[in-house]
Amino acid sequence: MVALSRDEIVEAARGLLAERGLAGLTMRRLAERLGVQPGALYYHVASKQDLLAAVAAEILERAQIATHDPARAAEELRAALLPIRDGAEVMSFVNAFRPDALRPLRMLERAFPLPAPQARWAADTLVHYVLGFVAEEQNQAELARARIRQPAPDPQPVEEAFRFGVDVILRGLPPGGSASAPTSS
Amino acid sequence: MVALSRDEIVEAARGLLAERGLAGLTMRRLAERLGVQPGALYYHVASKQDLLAAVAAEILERAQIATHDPARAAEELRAALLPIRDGAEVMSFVNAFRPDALRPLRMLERAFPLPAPQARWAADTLVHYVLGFVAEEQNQAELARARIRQPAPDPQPVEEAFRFGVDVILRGLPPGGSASAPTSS
DNA sequence: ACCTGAACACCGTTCAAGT
DNA sequence: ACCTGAACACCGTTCAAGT
Repeated sequence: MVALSRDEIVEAARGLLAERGLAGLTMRRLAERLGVQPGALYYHVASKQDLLAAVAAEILERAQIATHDPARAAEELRAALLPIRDGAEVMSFVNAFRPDALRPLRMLERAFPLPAPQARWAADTLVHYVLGFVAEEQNQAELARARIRQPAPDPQPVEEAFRFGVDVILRGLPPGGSASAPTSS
Repeated sequence: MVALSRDEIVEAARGLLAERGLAGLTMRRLAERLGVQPGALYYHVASKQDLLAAVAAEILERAQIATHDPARAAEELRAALLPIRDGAEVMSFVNAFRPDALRPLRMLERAFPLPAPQARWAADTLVHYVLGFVAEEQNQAELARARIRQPAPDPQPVEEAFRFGVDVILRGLPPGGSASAPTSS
């Protein structure tokens, strides 16, 4: 009967999010899973938003995202988000709500050899792209789960589409008349 | 005492969203504003998600987004979303949830002179970027409103940052050692 | 210091029943 | 056909009171 800790709450929240998604992560269910009353959580976290920021930070810390290679960083960020239901949506929210909680994402701007503001804009563009892409992927997965839409048939073009966007951001659009996309790494 | 119509509900919902944001747009408040009981709405719309899709579609229809010029389309999409609180978030959700409701967005792929799948990926990349960028802008505005953060001081760099990302997607990153970003239109 | 019990002020959605 | 009344099954958050 050891006391509840903030870390324990964040860890349980991450698990609940991974299993049941954002709609399934309620303070009441979380309390139930931890064997306490809902109100007890508020002794350790200020609010649900505060909790979500901590969960997002933990997901990123575990991901160990490359800081020197933007293309690799994009792949790693996507890979870290995919196994967490609604992971991209949570990350987007926290990225806007408390960007300093997401230091690994801010570090990405060092990967761009550009003068001060541009490096940041470039990093933001890449991050927006990855979060937007994965959010759409995961939303479609949620809809497939709810049987509103069929699951995407073939995972291979999804990977290709993702890399295409990353390449476009890092190297520009392929020339108009050309028949092939740029290939990555 | 004319009967309620679906269009009237969608219009009122758009107004409520613009004024009070996503958290302020509840079925109960919407019913109150229309002078009916909450249950009455469900005779005209299937669910809140269904309603949001209709609202997003209307926002896009009014926007009259250019289909031939991607850079202009990006500006117009942003301009259409900014006056609606949480507009980008709603659009993102609907874009994943019911993309066919957002035909003007799908049309954008015609603006890219690329072979079939690439044109679509390019359009998706641009749309993801715009929605991600504006979502962050609007989330920060929401936080400023709630006095959690100060409002962004200077709107001019925001415009510049937005165009920088659009240019990156349309023309590629500026060369590494260079001191200036590409300039648009 | 840490948690319970109980409440407050809400939600989206359904559905018999009325007109 | 269209809407009301009333309920169902939830939410996040607060806070006095207990230990």
